[in-house]
Amino acid sequence: MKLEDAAKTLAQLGNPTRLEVVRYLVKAGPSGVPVGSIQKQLKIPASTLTHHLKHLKGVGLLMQKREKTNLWCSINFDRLHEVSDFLLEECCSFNLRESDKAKTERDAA
Amino acid sequence: MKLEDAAKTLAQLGNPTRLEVVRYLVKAGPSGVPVGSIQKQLKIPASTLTHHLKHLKGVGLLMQKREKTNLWCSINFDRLHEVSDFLLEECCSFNLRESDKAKTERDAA
DNA sequence: CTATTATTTCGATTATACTAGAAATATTTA
DNA sequence: TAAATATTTCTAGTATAATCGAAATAATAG
Repeated sequence: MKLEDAAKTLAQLGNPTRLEVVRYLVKAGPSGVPVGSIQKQLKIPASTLTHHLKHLKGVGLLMQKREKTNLWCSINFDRLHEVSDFLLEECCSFNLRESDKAKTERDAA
Repeated sequence: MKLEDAAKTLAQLGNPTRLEVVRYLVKAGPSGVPVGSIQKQLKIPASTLTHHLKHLKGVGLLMQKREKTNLWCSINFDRLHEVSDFLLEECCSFNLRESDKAKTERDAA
């Protein structure tokens, strides 16, 4: 993942409203949730939600598919992993937490 | 990690200049690098760099300690892990990538 | 075709962030 | 103390983003 893309994606995740939506969709799983359900559950005005969904889609974090009148939204988990991985790229032993160091030793054994 | 804090931290990581700094510091490891070295290596104007470092420090991603005239900067790796973890919180099997599913099966065995 | 439900577009307000030059401050060395 | 190096503060222009109500558009059901 290129730095520019990672930055753009992280910036989108950096808005509390959007992060809430993302968290909600992560919990919802791959089947996703209709726009309207997000709106009601998280109590986000419809126009505001559409605005944010467009942003999330723009960086590839959100997938949508229409079914009847509902637009189902789901997280692109691979994309989420990519950006999470970017943060810890170039990982060497020095940037492991204590808990992970223990794990690394187990793995090595 | 609370959503609000995660969002603030992600927002800081979402600026390309700051993300470049973070990446540079991750590579540098726990000993860190003086402000001036970052400035020269990444060719960021001093005042701009100070501005961004303040932001990174503000969300706990950056640690600094003075030594003679140099201010050494290093990444708070734990903090970085925290925010990276937040993104994949509430993880269930459905949000694993194929590569990780294989690993999970190994771990279970 | 009409009504109903779902979602988006428009438009306007308000706030916040990025950038960097110039000047100021701090710290060390001669 | 003076000079050199390192970093920060000040200031200001410019740009981008968040928010949401009202109206518009889509899609289906009756």
